[in-house]
Amino acid sequence: MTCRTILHVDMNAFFASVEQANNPDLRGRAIAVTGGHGRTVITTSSYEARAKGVKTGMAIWEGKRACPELVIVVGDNRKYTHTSTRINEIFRDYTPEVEAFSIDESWLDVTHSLSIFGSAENIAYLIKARIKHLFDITCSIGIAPNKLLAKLASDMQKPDGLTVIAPENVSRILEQMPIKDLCGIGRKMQRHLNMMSIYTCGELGRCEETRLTRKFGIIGKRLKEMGQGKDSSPVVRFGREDDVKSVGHSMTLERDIDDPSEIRRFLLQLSEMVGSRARRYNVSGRTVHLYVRYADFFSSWGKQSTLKSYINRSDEIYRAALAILNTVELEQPVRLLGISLSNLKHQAEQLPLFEEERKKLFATQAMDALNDRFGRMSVMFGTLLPGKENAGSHVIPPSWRPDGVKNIDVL
DNA sequence: TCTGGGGTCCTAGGACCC
DNA sequence: TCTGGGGTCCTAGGACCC
Repeated sequence: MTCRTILHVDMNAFFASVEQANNPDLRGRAIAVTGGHGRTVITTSSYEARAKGVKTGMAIWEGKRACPELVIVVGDNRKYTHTSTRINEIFRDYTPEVEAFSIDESWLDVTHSLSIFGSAENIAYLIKARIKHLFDITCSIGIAPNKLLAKLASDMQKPDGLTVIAPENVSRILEQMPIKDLCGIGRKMQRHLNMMSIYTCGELGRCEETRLTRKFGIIGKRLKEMGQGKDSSPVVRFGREDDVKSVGHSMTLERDIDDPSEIRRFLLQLSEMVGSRARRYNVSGRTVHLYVRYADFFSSWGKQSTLKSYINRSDEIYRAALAILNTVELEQPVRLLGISLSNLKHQAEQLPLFEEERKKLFATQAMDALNDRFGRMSVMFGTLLPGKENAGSHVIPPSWRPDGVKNIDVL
């Protein structure tokens, strides 16, 4: 592959920055953005809060313990998705090759834009200036010959950073870089590598490939390349992503429950969330996965079942999930329930052969149409009607994308 | 006094078929 | 009757990312 120039743009403390930009009272203060309901966690905190030890994933009380003056802000997902979409539109003024990694991170392949805009640094300055001007928030940008290094570079200066890793500097920069800084090496992998006396990228890149493949299998080759700063994966632009592999939702309940009828009602609600999203994107699946986490938080199980035919109607998903649940004796009250649909295929429009199936399809379409107009869960199966549904997801999923099937309706 | 929610990829082992 | 190898499909679970 010829030499590429890749930008990685990482919005700084994205949700918190958006909140501070929209509310002058919050500027300069330690704030934490959370989901709405009782058992929520901090999804993002401002740099002022981070300085006091507030971290993503903390419960609210933990955040307050670390930083008593912490201001809790319930996240407004519409604001973030809207801002993210507009920011990604800005990126596309500089190259069509834009890949959104998450709601607040994107890669840009600007290899073929350099002659127009002068240099990658220039593009980065333009992007930073426009985002600052339009949204009053900052970002850190990394420039490098590939995605792995661009992401590494954007992490090196925060907030409001601009870091260039030029090809000739790669080995010097990686020599002392801790392996955990590489995207793809998590806690467990770090521990395994440390046990092999590998601590830095330099050491990883020099390690015998056979030593790595013996221990990690097929990943071994990739690990050595990562240590050397090699990465040939392309920037995959909007609309050219691989088809989605699964569609799922889960929810931590307001309180632990063990009443079977209550559990069934939440399963029905989840089935509707999964089914409506699958239908909206015209996919159906053959495998239904049920996930249960017990009250003690640590014990959980997941079971899947593969059906003979592809489904995406909520009642079919519900029936499959219930069948799985019925094979299990619950050991504790339930804290979290999750359902996902996988083994997906994109569905051609096709009317079912039998009258009964056609009626169900039309009923589902009518219900989806009403819910699209009046908001999710306006219309539901009778079992859910007493209005006891959980608050549902108030936390924006990082899998959210500005376009396509992953544009989850989080509102 | 607790610990969210959305994904992807990989491996291992068993069933089954040729 | 016993032995086998390769391939596919399925389930379960773990690691990783944001």
